[in-house]
Amino acid sequence: MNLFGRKQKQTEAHNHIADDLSQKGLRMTPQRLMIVAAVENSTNHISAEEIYEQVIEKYPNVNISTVYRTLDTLAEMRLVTKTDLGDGRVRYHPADKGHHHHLVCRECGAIIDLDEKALTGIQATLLRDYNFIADLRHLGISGKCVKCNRQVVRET
Amino acid sequence: MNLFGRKQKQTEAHNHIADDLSQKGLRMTPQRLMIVAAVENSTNHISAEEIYEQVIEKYPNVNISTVYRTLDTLAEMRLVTKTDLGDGRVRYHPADKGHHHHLVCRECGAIIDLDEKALTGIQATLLRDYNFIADLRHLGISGKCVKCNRQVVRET
DNA sequence: TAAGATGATGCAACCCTTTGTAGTTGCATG
DNA sequence: CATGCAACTACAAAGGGTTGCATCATCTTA
Ligand SMILES: [Zn+2]
Ligand SMILES: [Zn+2]
Ligand SMILES: [Zn+2]
Ligand SMILES: [Zn+2]
Repeated sequence: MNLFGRKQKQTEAHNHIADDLSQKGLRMTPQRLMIVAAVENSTNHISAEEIYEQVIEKYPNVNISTVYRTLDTLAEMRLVTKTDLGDGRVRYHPADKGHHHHLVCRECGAIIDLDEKALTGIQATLLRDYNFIADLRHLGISGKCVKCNRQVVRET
Repeated sequence: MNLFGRKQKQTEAHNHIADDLSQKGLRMTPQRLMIVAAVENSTNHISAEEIYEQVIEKYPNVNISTVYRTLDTLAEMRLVTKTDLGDGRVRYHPADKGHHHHLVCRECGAIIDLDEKALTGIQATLLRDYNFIADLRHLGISGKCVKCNRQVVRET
């Protein structure tokens, strides 16, 4: 699976994204091609800075604001998700790759993976009772793991 | 109800917070007194900048980094919550005042209030199945309201 | 192909928040 | 008191991200 959920080669993939962009009156530029590839090829949650590093290897004069703007565009098109995993920078992820969430311990930074099914109930409730289409595709839920919780109890 | 959930006058209230701080080896300074009062007296979700404005009216040389550090301290003590309501700055709120959440439309900025009960189920699930104490006290859940969703459909 | 319109980018400036640090304040102990 | 220690603060600098704007690239239409 790639960024838009069809099985195909990278180049074809990019053509399809180009189509998606074109349908909205947007354009597939070399910068966007590189940025899409960086998110697509990352094994997991990549940051804007990391994407930027990859891009400037080929196009050294690309600006990081272009990276941020492109990522926002991709997020609006629902091709990537933006997630706060508690390390002070936003992480990006292909929207259709490995549906899941994360439980982030504020104390020790531990990250526990959470199946997406855990939130489908609340999503339906919010739609039915509040007429709201909540975006719960890739969340970082912050709190405390039991290990850190026990430590506090022991200290007291 | 005030910042620590007991019915009492402001001055007493501050003494109690002072006690809470003291138990952790921390001190109640004039700066902290002002910051606590600002959060406590705000009718709702106040920003660091707004707190800062109030504080410097009495102590003009207080620095905004002190405001941020104090708010973090209060958040760690679970006396205030930090919430992202999608307007580019964090909002602070007394933790025991009006338990609720917010549904934030990314399109039009509309904010729908959500009863805290809507998330008690998932909180229990996360604790039981994942041994994780999720902090779901005052969330801003982002997504799209039906009005904005209909607009997109109409355009297409 | 020319002209106009719209989208995209680089750059600089800015916004919100965090962090390092040196100096101060307050508490405890002798 | 004097001394020592830990907490606290102001200040400055930096970090992550956004925005305004002039310029550049691409598309449309004639
Ligand atoms: Zn993930
Ligand atoms: Zn932990
Ligand atoms: Zn609220
Ligand atoms: Zn809306």
